[in-house]
Amino acid sequence: MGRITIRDIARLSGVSVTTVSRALNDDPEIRAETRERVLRVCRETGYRANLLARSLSSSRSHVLGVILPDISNPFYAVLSLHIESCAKARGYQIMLCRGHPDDRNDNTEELISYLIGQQVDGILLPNSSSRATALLARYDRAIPSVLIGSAPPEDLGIRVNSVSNDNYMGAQMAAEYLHRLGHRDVVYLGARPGSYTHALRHAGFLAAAKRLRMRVESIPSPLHASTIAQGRTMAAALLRRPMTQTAIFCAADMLALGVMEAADELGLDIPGDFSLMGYDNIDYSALPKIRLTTVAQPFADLAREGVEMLVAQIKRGESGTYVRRLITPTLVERATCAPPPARD
Amino acid sequence: MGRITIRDIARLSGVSVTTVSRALNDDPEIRAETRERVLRVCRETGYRANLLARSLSSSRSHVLGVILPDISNPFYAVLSLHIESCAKARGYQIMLCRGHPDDRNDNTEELISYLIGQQVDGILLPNSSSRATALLARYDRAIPSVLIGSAPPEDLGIRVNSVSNDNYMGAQMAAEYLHRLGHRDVVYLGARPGSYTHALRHAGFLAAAKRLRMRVESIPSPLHASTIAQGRTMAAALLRRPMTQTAIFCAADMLALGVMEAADELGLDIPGDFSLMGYDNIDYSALPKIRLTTVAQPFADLAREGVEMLVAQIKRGESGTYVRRLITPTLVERATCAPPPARD
DNA sequence: CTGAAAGCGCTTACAG
DNA sequence: CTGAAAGCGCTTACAG
Repeated sequence: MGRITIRDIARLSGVSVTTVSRALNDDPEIRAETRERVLRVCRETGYRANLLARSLSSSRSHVLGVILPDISNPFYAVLSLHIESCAKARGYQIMLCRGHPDDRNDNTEELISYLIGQQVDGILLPNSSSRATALLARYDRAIPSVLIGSAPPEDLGIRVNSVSNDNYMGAQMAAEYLHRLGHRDVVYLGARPGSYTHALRHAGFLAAAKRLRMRVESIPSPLHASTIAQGRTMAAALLRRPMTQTAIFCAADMLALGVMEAADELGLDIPGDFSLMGYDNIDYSALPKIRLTTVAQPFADLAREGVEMLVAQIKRGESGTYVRRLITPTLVERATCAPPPARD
Repeated sequence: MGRITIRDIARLSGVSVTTVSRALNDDPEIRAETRERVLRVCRETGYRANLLARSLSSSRSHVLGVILPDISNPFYAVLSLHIESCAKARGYQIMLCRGHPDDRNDNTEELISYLIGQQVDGILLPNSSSRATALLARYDRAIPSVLIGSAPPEDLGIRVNSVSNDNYMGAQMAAEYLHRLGHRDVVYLGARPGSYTHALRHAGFLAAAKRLRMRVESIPSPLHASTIAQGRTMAAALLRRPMTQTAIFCAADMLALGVMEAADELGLDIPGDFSLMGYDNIDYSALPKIRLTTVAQPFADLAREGVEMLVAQIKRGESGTYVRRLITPTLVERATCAPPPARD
């Protein structure tokens, strides 16, 4: 191409490349007229700095890596767009990677390594698995990072920064809400193995239920991702036999949507035959007809705080201190919960 | 940090940096034993190449830029994840940017410029606006690019590569389908100004309707993005007055969801009171209770073909030829269409 | 098969 | 306020 470089600009405006660089970077140590002249030449020639070269020599790339664990959950897609917005506002660009959530070929480590090689200034990891969390702690010295949407239990002392909604509290709120409606016998559907988020939700729900003297049957998920199909399968098995419970709490909205599907197929009415509740408040849940009652994750807040935390860490350099930020969740009442049906 | 570099590896393994570079890049011009020795040292030291430096000197970054126009439409979120997968499979990484769809502060050009500065090897643009399309044509010499999900009308002779579903045909299929069900008087809701995609859909629908002697009232959208809220607003106005039509075709699924919401609020039944049809087949549309009949955009195909087209163009260098790939759409029958209600 | 040297396009002490 | 020079960490002809 013969792309135009800083050297060309220097020649054209009769100064050194050093001066051009200063003009381009708003360096105060330059005479205003000189700056103007240089910038005019840049404009006239359509000069565009090579950001790679800039990053290489300044050892700051102003790009943030994001590793998404799952393609099917809209949770992550939307979160990544929020992250992009916030990063942009702080002067950073996003490099988006997709990891495999499944156990065997987990490529998270490979991606972290790639991003470091790509010289990103920091990594944002929306992932609640204990393995991903441990990984981040292990790469802590190599690159600033923030876990987003999940926080490892405090007493584990894992050295990572995190911002998440308070899953323990949110699940308690859910149990209390169902209790208030009159439910005393409920099922907790789809706790995922190896996920801190799910462990906290489950524990919070059980603790509140115990305190309120509710009975809860827990049906864990065998998978490491929450999908509609999985919810449908689990619900089909559950609903086929006579159910003693009057409400189903799902560990994730996606599962609840699967439960809805199964209920539809069996001709069951929600909340007429049983109440249904989810967790996350993904976009789907607010849709007409769906109107799922759920506990909301504050996506925009998670993204914003995650980015801010990461940027602060980048600017400050190594520090050895970690922040674990918890955001209070909100219960979103919609149309899938009601008092339990009268039993005959 | 004192990050370890290729020079350290050279010293440690007793060869030159040239040789290390060869070992790292699978250059055949190196003795097998030498390569092994070097690679072993790399492994032992945990060496990780600086990809920025590599890109700078080889003038190939192996990253693709993607500029998303809209945050609220899940269409784009999902598409971007598909793009990421396909790119990865071809050895490319994604840099994700978000543009503003609104007219006044359109930042698409700024983002294209940024991405070029970032030395991406190519740009993927999921955007159907005529302005964005013209922009891509203008930057054609500066960077390989592909328009995705939209194709400018052929006779305009715009010099861009594109892969899209055949919007003209898809809309015809929709009109024919409604005709087959018995509808003769329908509304076309939400054609967007300045969008090639919408222009083609509208033209296709009208052409088929004319051929089939159907009456159609067109209610265009004033906005440049299709949102649920917008659909709801338009439908509320439409449904409040007695409607002569028996079906509503929406130019985008998001609008159809808004129509559903408005219908719900007014106590109208779909398809009992009127039939409803969308276009896109976003994830929302397949949900239980929603089950929107629509024309499907093949997201995975669009992403795959878009990436392949772009990579081919990158490998081949400048060529001056453009490809305009059209994918045949599919009609997805679900639960929102039925024969028109008997009139009294 | 291997290496010395130039170069990718910037930034950044350092000297003036 | 300005510039010459070294350097960021690689790749790539070119010579041997």
